[in-house]
Amino acid sequence: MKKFLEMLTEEMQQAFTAAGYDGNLGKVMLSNRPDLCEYQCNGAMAGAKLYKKAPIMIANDVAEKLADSKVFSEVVAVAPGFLNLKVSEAFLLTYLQGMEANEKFGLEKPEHPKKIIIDYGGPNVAKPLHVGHLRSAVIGESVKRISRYVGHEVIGDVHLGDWGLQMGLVITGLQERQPDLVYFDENYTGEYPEEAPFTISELEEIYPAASARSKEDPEYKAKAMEATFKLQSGVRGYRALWKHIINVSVNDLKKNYSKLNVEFDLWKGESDVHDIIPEMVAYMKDNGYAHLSEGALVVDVKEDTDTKEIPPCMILKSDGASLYNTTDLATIMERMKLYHPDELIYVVDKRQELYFEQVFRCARKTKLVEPETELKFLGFGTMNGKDGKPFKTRQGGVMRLENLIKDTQDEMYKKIKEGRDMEDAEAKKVADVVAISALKYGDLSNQASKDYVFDIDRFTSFEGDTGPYILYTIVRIKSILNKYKEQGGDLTAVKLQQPGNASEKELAMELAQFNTMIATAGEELAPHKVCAYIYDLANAFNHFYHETKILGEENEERKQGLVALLVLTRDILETCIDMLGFEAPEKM
RNA sequence: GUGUUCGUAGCUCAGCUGGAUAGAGCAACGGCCUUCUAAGCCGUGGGUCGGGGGUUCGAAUCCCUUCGAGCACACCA
Repeated sequence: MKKFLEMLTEEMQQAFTAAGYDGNLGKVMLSNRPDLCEYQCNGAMAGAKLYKKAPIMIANDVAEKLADSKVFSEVVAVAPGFLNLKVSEAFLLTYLQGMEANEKFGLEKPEHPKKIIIDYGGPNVAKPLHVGHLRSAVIGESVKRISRYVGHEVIGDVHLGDWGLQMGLVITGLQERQPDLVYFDENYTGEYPEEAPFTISELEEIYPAASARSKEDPEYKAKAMEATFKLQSGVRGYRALWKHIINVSVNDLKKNYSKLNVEFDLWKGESDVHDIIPEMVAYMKDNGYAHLSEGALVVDVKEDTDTKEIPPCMILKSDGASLYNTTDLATIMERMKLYHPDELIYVVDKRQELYFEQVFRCARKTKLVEPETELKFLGFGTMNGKDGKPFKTRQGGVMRLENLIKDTQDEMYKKIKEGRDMEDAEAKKVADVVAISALKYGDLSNQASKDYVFDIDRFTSFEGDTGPYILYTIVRIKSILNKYKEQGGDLTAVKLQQPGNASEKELAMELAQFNTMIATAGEELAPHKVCAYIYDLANAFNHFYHETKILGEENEERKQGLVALLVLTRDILETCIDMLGFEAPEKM
């Protein structure tokens, strides 16, 4: 099914052609003067110069051709040359019926569905998630869901930081606390226990302590480096311990991500590519891509068109050790080999943009990817506190993600208890669901690339452009539909009718926008466009709701038409919030 | 220093591939519940779109310049 605006545009283009003008001038868009018209076309003004003719004359010619249009019920040419349009209600009804009848509301499948790997998350093993991980998870998850909905095959990878010195530090810290563990006994040849000798909270204590100490105590640091080396060279006990660390961490990470409805298809990490690094480095050397510069192995990635100095991409440090670039490039190599993706998307802090530019260029130059493979950097801004500076706890430390979620849930619980008579257990359950919407909507409704201010009071408000307001609207619709069923109505039997009043038509037109919106959001990787849309849609619904009696409507056919409109509105709203990664309760 | 992003109402943000009178929300003020969830709806006030120049019939949007803020600039990730 074509998009609504496309159909309007086609009708307009035919009129331009019929009137003897270039059809391409007939682009129809939403009106920016809703008091004057529903849609508009400004092509006559663009054509004025081309045809050396007053724009109003062109507009008049075109309007004439649309006098008996089945698509537009009103076409008015206005000075200096606007074409003000109203859509025919019969046509609108036909379109909505098409949406209702088709899968995904008639959204067309992409011509060339892509296989996309999206890299978001990036947590480190043995370290708790903190607020810095929120945006990557929330935005990445939404982009993944939107791209899937649009019709692409999408693989989400958490890409763990599970290798390197940090692991050596944990192991050293652990050895200090429990020196008698079998893992440290080099003569031990038996099976290692299945149970990890530590809990997640111990792990979270060990790492920062060890990390701090290594900065002051060179001897300690040397020990950690040795442990890192032993781990990387495959010492049995160290490997077994490392596996425990990963398992304990990953279980905890999964628990926390699932609170945010964030799921990954792959739990790969830096360690997965460790073994292929030598091969990759050799490849880069043998093909003449890499050369030595100040002792380090680098690949030049400068281009003539650059407006600034772009440093070479470093593959190996001057001491021969690998670094972040190395694993990222090796990961690209591995992903190409295992999955052959058409596109790789990195959802990362925008401060890493230059770095990724280097990596992408290097991957292209060294032909790790095919020329047509798309490499996209989706950089996000910082979450700030009300003071406009990066968000901190009251004590000035980094806030754990867990606590941020907990605080939001507590706040929401308080609000629900204030405003509603609900039992504690149910209020708690509802609060948890609504809090996630508050948190995610608050984040996603901003453009990803911009910094934003985290304001718990604003985000958890039921008023205005917030997650809870959206959910409230959905719950309201559900409530009416439930009542309709209680009264013996059958939701599967209702049929849409032509809109009977202005607010109903506006709601219908908003619904018709769905396909255009979702296609744009998908192309631009822009969840905030989904937010803006459902906010408009929720407003259109609430306006309609106040003007229209639904269950009290006496004409049975019309009543069913209204119910059918509600069903479609609910379905589209729920589809959208699912793409944003949250859900609506039954009551609130 | 170089590059880059940004500057829109008191606050938080949309709008930016050029179109008519620049939009929301919050906050302020005023209305609307014996009727489907009033956590809602309707209305009022609030703006040199940082400043200046240019392109254009037409600029918040494109170009230049200037002021201000953030960020990044090879052996960290």
